Amino acid sequence: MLSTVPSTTPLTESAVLAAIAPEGGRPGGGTDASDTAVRIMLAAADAFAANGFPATTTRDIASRAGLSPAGVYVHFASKEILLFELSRRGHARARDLLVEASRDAATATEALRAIIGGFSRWHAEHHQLGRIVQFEFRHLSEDHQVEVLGLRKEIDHVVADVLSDGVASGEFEVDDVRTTALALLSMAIDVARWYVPGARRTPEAIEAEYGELAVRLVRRTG
Amino acid sequence: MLSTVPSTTPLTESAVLAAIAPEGGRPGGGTDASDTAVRIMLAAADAFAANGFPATTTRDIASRAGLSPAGVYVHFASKEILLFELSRRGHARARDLLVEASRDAATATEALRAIIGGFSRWHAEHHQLGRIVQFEFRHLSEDHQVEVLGLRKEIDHVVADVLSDGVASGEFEVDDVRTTALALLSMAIDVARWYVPGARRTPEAIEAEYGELAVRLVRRTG
DNA sequence: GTCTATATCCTGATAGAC
DNA sequence: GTCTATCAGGATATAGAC
Repeated sequence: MLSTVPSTTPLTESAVLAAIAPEGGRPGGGTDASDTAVRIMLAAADAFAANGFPATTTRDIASRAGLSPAGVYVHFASKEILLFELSRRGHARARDLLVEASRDAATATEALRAIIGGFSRWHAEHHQLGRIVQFEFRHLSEDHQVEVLGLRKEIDHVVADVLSDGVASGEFEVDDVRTTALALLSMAIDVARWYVPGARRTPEAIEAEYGELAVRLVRRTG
Repeated sequence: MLSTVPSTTPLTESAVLAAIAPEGGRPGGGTDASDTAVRIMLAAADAFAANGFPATTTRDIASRAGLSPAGVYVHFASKEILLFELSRRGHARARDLLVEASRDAATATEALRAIIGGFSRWHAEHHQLGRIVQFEFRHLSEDHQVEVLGLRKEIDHVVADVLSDGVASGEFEVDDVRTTALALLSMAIDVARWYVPGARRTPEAIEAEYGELAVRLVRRTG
């Protein structure tokens, strides 16, 4: 809810793990990572989510990972690289979920419900990682911003394509596909800003409600 | 657009000034501020928007305001107080705009178009201040978070009341008023995250498009 | 590959002259 | 009310032993 203080509860490891874990050679996936590197990434995600990137110290990351400060630098050359790895993996994982959900749907209506509902749920379940990838973007280096932007554009296109399909099939009525896609993504992304675990809305309820709102927004006038 | 690098262009002073300037005794408004205090607030807004609160140094704020670091502390006891003043004034101003727009409308449909369009436009025109109030919230002290939350709740209520009015009058069809209000606010708030001045969408176009999307989301099925 | 120790620099905030 | 000078602590990252 807009009027809720974001939680600073530590991540359960599994919550972020599902979104950054080694990706097993999937196309477009990233490189593998050692157990210690993964542990450091989870610790960094925890710290970045709780305090934001600039306010997070390498000592904090190291101690959460059970290492000395110097131990982190064996696996990651800088704090910024850690942010980049989390951003890249998080974006790639979210994109993969959207692409799969869109491909599995029989109609544009079902596809839209699935991708917006799913994307909203992802930003609830992975709200810590969601905040990092959406709100710490500016702290990436220029090169890394460009790379992450490529992934964001892919996400934009999945949504825009579903809207175009629905317009073509006569299921949807949309004034401007790109503006509508942007607004739908905003709805889902903003979940990461206001979501608190254990509050009134569960991720499953958010998925159902936001999927339905998306369909309402584009349905034809009778 | 989701896929756009946020600008780091310095604020024109007037852009933020309209949203934080001394409020002339309006009910609910804040206390007055000296010229120098306003200049420091504008400098801080510029710096916070460009780099985020924790990454902004008091030296940066001071030099943007044409002062020595020590000169800032005559007017503000801490960096956090500066963030709070910007947050409080920004929230209060946005709330006032919503309340006025809602009061001036003849029907719930017109009210919804006006408040969501206006709120979206506000987050474009004042996107720097918008980013500060929406995304630096966690860096406020606990007491100050509580105070800002009060203003946020007022904003929530303006939207929820308009939706309830429209349901009562038969103009709207809404499954869950609070969820729909939240989603509409998310659409508008997220504008501050992706908006870049000079891009394809103007604040005026955003106002028209998002106002229309809001009405589409709640209109009755024929 | 992890540690202890540290280099080098920067931080928010304050003291006290004017 | 603004300045210069500075305190006391913390930042990222590295050097070198093991």
